[in-house]
Amino acid sequence: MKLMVLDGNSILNRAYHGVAPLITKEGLHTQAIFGFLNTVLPIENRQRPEALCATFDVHAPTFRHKADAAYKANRKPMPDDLREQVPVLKEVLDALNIPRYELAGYEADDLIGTIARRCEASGWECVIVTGDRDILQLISDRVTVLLLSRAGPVEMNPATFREKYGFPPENIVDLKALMGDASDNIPGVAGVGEKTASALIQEYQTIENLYRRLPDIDAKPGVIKKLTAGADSARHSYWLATIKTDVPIDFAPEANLRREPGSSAYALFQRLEFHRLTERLHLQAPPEVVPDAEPVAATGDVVPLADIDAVRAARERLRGADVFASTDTQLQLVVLWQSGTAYALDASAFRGDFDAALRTLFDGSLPLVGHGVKDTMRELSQHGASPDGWADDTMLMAYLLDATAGQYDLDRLCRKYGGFTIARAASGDGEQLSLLDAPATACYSDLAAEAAALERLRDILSPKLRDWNLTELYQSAEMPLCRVLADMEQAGCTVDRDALSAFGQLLSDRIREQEKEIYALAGHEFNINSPKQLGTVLFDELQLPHGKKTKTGWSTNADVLDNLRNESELVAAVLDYRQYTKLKSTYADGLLKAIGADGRVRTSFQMTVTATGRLSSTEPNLQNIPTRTDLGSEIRKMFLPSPGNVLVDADYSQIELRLLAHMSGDEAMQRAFLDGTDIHTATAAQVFRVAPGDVSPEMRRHAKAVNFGIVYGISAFSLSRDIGVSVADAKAYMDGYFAAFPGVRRYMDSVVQQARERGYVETLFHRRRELPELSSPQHTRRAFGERVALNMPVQGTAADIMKLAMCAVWKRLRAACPAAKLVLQIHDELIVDCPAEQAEQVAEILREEMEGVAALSVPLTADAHWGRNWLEAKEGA
DNA sequence: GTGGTCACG
DNA sequence: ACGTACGTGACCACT
Repeated sequence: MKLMVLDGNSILNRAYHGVAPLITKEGLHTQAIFGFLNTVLPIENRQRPEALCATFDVHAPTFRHKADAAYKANRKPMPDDLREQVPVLKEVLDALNIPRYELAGYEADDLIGTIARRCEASGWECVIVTGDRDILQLISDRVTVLLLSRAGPVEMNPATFREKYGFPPENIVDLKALMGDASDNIPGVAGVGEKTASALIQEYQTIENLYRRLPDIDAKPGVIKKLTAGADSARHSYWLATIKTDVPIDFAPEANLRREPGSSAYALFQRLEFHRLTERLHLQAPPEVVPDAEPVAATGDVVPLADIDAVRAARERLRGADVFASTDTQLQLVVLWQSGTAYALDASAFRGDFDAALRTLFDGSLPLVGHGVKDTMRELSQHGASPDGWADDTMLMAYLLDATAGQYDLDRLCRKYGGFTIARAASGDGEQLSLLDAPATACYSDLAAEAAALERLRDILSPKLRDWNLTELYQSAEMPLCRVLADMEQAGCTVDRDALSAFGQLLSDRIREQEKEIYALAGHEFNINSPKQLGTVLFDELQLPHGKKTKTGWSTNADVLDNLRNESELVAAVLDYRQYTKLKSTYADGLLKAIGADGRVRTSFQMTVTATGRLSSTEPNLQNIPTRTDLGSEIRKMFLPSPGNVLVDADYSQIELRLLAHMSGDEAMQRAFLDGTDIHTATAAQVFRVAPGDVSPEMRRHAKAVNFGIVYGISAFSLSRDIGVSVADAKAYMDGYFAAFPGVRRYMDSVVQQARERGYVETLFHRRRELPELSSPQHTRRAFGERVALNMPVQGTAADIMKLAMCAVWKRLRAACPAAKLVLQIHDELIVDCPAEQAEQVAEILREEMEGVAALSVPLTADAHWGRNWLEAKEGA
């Protein structure tokens, strides 16, 4: 019987230095673990030991491995990216069912010595895998060492050892007692090196024998003198160099018999991205059984609603308690579920006016619970039914509980939060039954099962919201906002098709001109839109100096190109070309494609996308319509009110900085806002220590960049790059800023500290963002987490406030100006389409409601204007 | 599908 | 010694 023992730290250390750096997507360094397995597995495969185990030093503060020359010389501490792999390697060994031995106060050498002697005593063979030559002293008839070297593992047994060293293995201790070992603090005999020591041991075997015969030994007088002087040191060194074989561990070779990898191995290897090893070890994903993932099916009756009388009866029966609603996408099939009974309204089976049935069932009187309520509301409205009455939306609940989850489909949430699955008959196994084969009743039961799952999920999520103080935000902002957004999406915004088309033509002409010029300057045609080809032209052919690199080549972004503007006409032409093609493809062409038959563009507002609580806008994105250049602003002229109407535009003034002033409690910053001074000018006055009247435009510009930087979680490097000053100057600006606004610095420090302690940050309204990045081993990721910690509470609170304001505005307009319709939201800006004669009143409503939604320690102000298109409305006509 | 670029707040 | 501002979405090229 044979046991193989792995010298964990030694093998890991060799592997770390022998393999090119490897890092997983999530930022875990893995090369040492990868190298470890690639060292050990082939050996294990050749040796086929019956038993296998590994040893480790316990938390040595510095790496004290003796064999590696580099470490011997100067004992560097273990690099961070190696240190972090040690616990993961142990996880790997555990997953592979390879026992580990480690004991505080003992080096791995001593554990290995003990294990080797215990094997001998039990009649086992022992094979030690290590890169550490000190271990060679353990070699015996039953103990061999596989010594790792560059050329591969070399087997050392008594015969091979003697051949190489000329004395038996146990005398290696005597050798060391004479020559010493700097890396292990073994002094040896001063003045005796490897050569002399080796010759002496070959002749006299042991130091005891040597010293017994000392005066008469065959050596130079100088050596004898040194040996005499170093006798005590030699004996002490002997003791130091001797590996202990009596460490108090509980060890029996039989306890280490080879076992199959455990069930966790597959997932761990996937995480480490060891795909080939996964195959070589035949690791399998454990069967997809979540212990408590019992399927939820609807129990009870399915009542088909075949005519309008049945619908009326159902509505009355459902009154009073929550109704869980599950629908298909087009609202052609609706199932309402309540305490064991499912009512199914099916367009294809209904006798009579289906929309009338929908209007009857959805009359706004039932307390409804759904998943993705905003979309359902819009569909209901389109069918003429009432979008009112919705009390809960499990999708929004889940978003508030984990804004970075990314996916909020019902099945996933049931599994994640409830450990159950939805039992579907028709499509449960992903099998697509033909429409003809699938009986309508099967679909009913699927939707009924979804509705039943909805109830369970809601009852799980609801208390979680309460635990995290999110109920208020959920009920007063997120839920009511569904209704507001459904209306906005349905309303859409008119876009001037002809003007947009003409603008597209103009751009086409300009693009053609730019192309011609660029090709002429380059001397040949190429795809200007390809960063790769453009890079070749600019940096290879024209030999322009390149700036930043990207993963695939040299960057050609606007930042880089701007710095090269004066180097070549081609660069300026490319920048113009880029502007024109962007406007043409994304805005002119993109928007034209989105204009409906009625001349309106309808975006979708996503409520569960951003990590901060903002909305996002898709298909088309109406939250990034150009405004920063004159040419881009042309697009805004094409966003029009309905006939006879105007667009009223209201935006918050500096909401994020006002929130920073409020949340940080910084008195100087609050005073600036209370005085009503321009905040960037006030900041410049403070930072540059001049009177507000003496602030130059450049000072204001720089101060503005500092203000933005502060909100984003600034670094001097990025600030300097943004405003084009030296890092030292940027640093000075920041120091000036923090000196002027000490409360801001205190706030920033405390936010980050609290985030580290709690693992999340939150807004004034308790919207939360989890921050696992803060405990990342990667500095870059951690720094990112810190910036997020600084930014999210501010950006997120602004988002909360805007959502509350939208609900308030919507309600107020509905009562006071029902002809006025909210049409767009762009984070800190709202746009209303209303009759021209109501413009002033609507502007006032917007301003009041937006300003009145939160009481801060500084004024929250909004400005409103109106005009005959978006551009005019923004500035005031 | 990923990466580069650029439009917005 | 590191790498560099927060949050989005669309379009294009390229694998």
